[in-house]
Amino acid sequence: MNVSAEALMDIFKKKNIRSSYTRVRILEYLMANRNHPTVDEIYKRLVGEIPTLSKTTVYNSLNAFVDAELARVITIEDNETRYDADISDHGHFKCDICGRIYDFPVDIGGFEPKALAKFKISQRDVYFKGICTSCLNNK
Amino acid sequence: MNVSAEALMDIFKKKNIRSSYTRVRILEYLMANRNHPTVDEIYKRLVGEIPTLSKTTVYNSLNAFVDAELARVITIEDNETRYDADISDHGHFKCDICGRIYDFPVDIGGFEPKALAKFKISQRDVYFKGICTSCLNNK
DNA sequence: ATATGTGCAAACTGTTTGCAGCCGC
DNA sequence: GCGGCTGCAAACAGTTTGCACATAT
Repeated sequence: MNVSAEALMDIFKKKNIRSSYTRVRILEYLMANRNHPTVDEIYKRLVGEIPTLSKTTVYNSLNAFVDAELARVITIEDNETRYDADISDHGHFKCDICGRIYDFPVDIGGFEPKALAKFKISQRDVYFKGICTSCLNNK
Repeated sequence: MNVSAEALMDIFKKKNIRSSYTRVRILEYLMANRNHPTVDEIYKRLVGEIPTLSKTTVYNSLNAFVDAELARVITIEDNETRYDADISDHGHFKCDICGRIYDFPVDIGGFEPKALAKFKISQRDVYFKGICTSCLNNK
């Protein structure tokens, strides 16, 4: 997926968050790389093109994106926070061997348990772990 | 739920992990308090009765329990790891207001997506967030 | 007797905060 | 011009590591 800088600036305007060169680049990266990167991965990758970039800014920007619902946080691993520009309902599978995270469709609305009938649910996450096909075949 | 120290030592033997007074007390606490405590909560609570207790030991013990499948890690929040002595399949709901974590039954096996048909799935977590009934009524 | 748990201090990692300067509107 | 973003350094929190000693089998 490729989105122009203008389109991204439009998105920012629509979500009422201020635009900037850095934010455009970070959101662009997040939308182009659907591999659920960590802050560190985003930083390391972009600092080559934006030498003055700081990790603080990456944190700030991502938090702004999450607040504006342009991205969501993935806490499938307890020691690293990952980000996903796809905010539609879907599950995440992490392979214990290669570490890759796969998206998978899941009918999350379908299994609303009776126990939560009177709860206000605002976020639903489904995390699976195990070994992916590619790693299963490569041994 | 109340489990005797002897029963806990039996559990350790069965799982091939060494028993000790500290471990018995930690697992006992985890089984009696199904509120998914953090390491800090366990430590603060037990150090009163076991003055020499260190956080390192709480970490060590919990990791041993997780390896032995006596407990599972809950990563519903990105900044704190919680532990649950109930390793059967069930979902977790965290209230954004009171912070409480509720268990709820969910037929996790029931929504195995085709996309993961050839994956080896070893762990399934379902995390919901929102506002619980009690907080909805108290405003 | 030997392997393993315990607990102290220090190191480490990911994240947040305070603040001066710059940039977008 | 003003509010908000940027980025440096420092602070911070949760967790891990190294090691000497104690304890379980």
